[in-house]
Amino acid sequence: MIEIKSLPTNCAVRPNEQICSNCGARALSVCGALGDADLARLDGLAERVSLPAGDALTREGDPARYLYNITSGSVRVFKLLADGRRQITGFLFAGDFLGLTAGEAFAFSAEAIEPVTLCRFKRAEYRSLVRESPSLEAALLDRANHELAAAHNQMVLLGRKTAQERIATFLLELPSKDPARPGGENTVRLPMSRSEIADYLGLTIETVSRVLTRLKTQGLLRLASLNEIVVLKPAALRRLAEGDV
Amino acid sequence: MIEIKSLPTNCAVRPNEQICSNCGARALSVCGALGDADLARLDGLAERVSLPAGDALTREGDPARYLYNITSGSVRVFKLLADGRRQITGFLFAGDFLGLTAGEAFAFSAEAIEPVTLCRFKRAEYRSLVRESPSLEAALLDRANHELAAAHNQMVLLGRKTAQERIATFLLELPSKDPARPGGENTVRLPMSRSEIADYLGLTIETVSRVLTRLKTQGLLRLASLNEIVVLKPAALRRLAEGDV
DNA sequence: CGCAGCCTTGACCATTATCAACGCTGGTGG
DNA sequence: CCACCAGCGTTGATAATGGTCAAGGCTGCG
Repeated sequence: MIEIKSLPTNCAVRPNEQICSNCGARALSVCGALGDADLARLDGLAERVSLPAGDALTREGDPARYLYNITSGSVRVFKLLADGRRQITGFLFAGDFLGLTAGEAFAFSAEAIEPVTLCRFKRAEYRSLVRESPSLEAALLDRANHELAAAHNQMVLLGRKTAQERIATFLLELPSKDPARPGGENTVRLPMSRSEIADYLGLTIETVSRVLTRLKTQGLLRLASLNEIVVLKPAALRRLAEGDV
Repeated sequence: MIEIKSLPTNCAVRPNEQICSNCGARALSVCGALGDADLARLDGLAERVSLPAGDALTREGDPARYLYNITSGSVRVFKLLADGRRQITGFLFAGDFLGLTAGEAFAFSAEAIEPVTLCRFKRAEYRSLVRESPSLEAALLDRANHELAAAHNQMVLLGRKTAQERIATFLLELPSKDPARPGGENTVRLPMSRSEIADYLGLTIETVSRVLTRLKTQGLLRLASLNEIVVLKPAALRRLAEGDV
């Protein structure tokens, strides 16, 4: 049974934002003006799943049988080199999709960071629905293009920014991706460990820790707890992030 | 007037590969099984343009009036930080598209590396054609997903690979993107300067130069000229690229 | 032939990684 | 209820990869 409702008040609220309580189709309803008929049909294919922290959604090289739509929690998406070096290519939160880019096999692994709830679609079924629904396809294209733009920004970060600029950028952008917001306007929730932040930013855990300490010492932020940071001077942090000297 | 023909013999030939001599619509005909009707209509919107080396196709922030389809030559796509640091997010060659990811404004700059010929489409016209042609839209989605996968690989390179691994990866992948092939199987054409290679790989020109010299000294490759490299030991290079210790 | 631009090579330096020790924190079991 | 332990995070000392600065060489063009 499909049911569209507003996001709970502790979530990011953006214009026209709706979430399907069953399959978390926020992404589609946002960017595609998806009709009720499409939403209902999509909903019919969905299968709800819960995963504990640490469990894998996909593994690099596995046949891509399912696509996923995250309903709650957070997920790390990454690729590994032969010797175990890891690059986290993105974090996913409620409303995000996983698997759209996959061909026959996944080119990446994905694991739950926190306990996660999601909707699972058989890839073949999903694809045939997409093929019949132009508005859905347009929405997916739009979404892919946004992800591509984000990927290009991440290349700038990884290729040309200093450690401090990477951390500043990360702290400023994370909240806009994660609809689960803690207390205040400038509070950043960090569901991921230091090691995951490091592997996302192309750094080591020690460097992440040191830079956070330095930013704290400079009065730009406060470490409310290990997993919660309060940005005290957003403007200054933004200047750091962009390398405005 | 539309005319579909095989790629010239000095180009990469892949299964089913065709190129529209007027608009270079290789990409679309390859991945989308685009019908003649769509191709013809696409062709009707195209406007041929030639650019000398160094000229800009787009600038970051400019309104996105046109989309481009490269017919010959090569293009650098990049983003800049405030202080001038540059990250090249990709090189484009014959058959590649530019501007699909753009919203109202370009989020990147693009400049000709060599003299370039291209087809230009008014973005609004192109979009309305896409909206009416499901097969075209599907082809674009497919293409966007491939680019996204490539972007993730580049994140691994930028975030976690050593200078030597980056160069090795670059030399192995470049020929598969560039249909203009020089002499032999293992010859890599480098239309771009050392500075552009550096900005693509997140390195400096000195490091690029030193690593190439080292690989030459180790007998893995030969610098036929400044812009042409012969890979002597592809297998060894591949091992380096993947960090197989 | 000479100049400009790019590339290479060398010497030195700095940022970040590595290695190591310590501390905090949350959970468990005595 | 407290103590201990495991795991993660922080801090410090040292090392190394790659960057910076500088000089010299090659190449193509006027």
